[in-house]
Amino acid sequence: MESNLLLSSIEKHIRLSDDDKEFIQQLFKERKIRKRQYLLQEGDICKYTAFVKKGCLRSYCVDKNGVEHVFQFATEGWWMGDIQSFNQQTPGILNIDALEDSELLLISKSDVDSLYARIPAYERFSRIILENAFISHQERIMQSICFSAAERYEHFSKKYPQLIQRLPQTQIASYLGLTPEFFSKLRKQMLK
Amino acid sequence: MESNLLLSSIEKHIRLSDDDKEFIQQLFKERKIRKRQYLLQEGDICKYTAFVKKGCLRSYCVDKNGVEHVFQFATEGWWMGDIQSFNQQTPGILNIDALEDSELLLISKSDVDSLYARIPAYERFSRIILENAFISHQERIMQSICFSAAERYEHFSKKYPQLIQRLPQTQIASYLGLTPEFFSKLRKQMLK
DNA sequence: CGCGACGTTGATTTGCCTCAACGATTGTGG
DNA sequence: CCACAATCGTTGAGGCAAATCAACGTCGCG
Repeated sequence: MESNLLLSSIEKHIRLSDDDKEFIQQLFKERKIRKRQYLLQEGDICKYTAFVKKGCLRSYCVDKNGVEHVFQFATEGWWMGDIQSFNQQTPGILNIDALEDSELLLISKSDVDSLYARIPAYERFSRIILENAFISHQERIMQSICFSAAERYEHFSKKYPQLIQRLPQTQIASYLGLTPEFFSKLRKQMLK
Repeated sequence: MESNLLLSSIEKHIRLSDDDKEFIQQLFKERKIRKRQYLLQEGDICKYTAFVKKGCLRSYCVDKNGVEHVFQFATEGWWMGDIQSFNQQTPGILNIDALEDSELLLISKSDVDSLYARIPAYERFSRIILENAFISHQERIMQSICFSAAERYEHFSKKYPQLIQRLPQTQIASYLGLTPEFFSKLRKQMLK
């Protein structure tokens, strides 16, 4: 039997019967998307939450000068979506696109609701995932408030060494709230 | 019968039987704390999540130069805690103190767990509260990334007009990531 | 091959900070 | 109830981290 990233990552937190697994599998739709392809554009309603099976996504917003600012990355085993737009089913301000050719599993809001109805423990799973996401956002806010650019970069490299390898510098700079130029100078300086 | 802010704010999201209500009530402990008094200090384990019945709390962290940075405010009907420290029961880096004399309802982690066990819908309630908190953090991150100081201030005044009245400027400045001096100059400039 | 994305480097500018000084208000102990 | 300290907000001069603008080299890809 093939390993199943989605189910195993759910089963890290709650127990599933074979029926549950079947039910879950059938609600998620496979979707491949190419590098640079959009999954969601500003102004759209976020119809699906994505689970990344393979590849890498990013979400970002665009400021009034047209500059992109990365909000989040998602590689294998991570979730991606615009939770605000998804929950309220109203137009959002996030863009989501692929940094690599990717394979996703998509689920709609009504299907998430039927998960909650049929598998009550799925509420628990969502809560735990949210708690973790919340904690990492909390950390990010504290850093942008308390830390210098160099400190933020250092922390990022320690926490996500694979991403440092995998992503273009431009994207990391944007995530850290820096221009690519300054980020380049910063790296050079830190090598000493 | 007196109005009960805690129960009514839970019942906005899930249904409670009279038994449930009784059970909930008895798990939360009343606590009054004075202005400037700590509820939590850096390095402590966050033993309680607080629901604010009356008054106003703030959480903040202190950077390596000793400067305080406000992370969150909580007035009547809001929840406050260090979710990371609370969940993992490990020492945290947040401080929490009172900006006004306040009345709180405190609940411990084990009591939250017994809520989940006895009232499964409470998982749902937590999930929803977390989703909302997550969304507002998301918004805050986007702003610190995309917006100038003036724009952030403008947004804050629109979203929390009561807080503008209620809180000292120093605290608002800190929440917005500015020094009190610069914040003062900014306000003067924006009045034109 | 040629174009577009990516990374680097240097010169200049700017948004916000630091430091210092000074009124106004609040609160507190004598 | 006053006196004094502490907190809070304001203003100005000077400084620094990071942005902007511009130019150039490299690589991968259609």
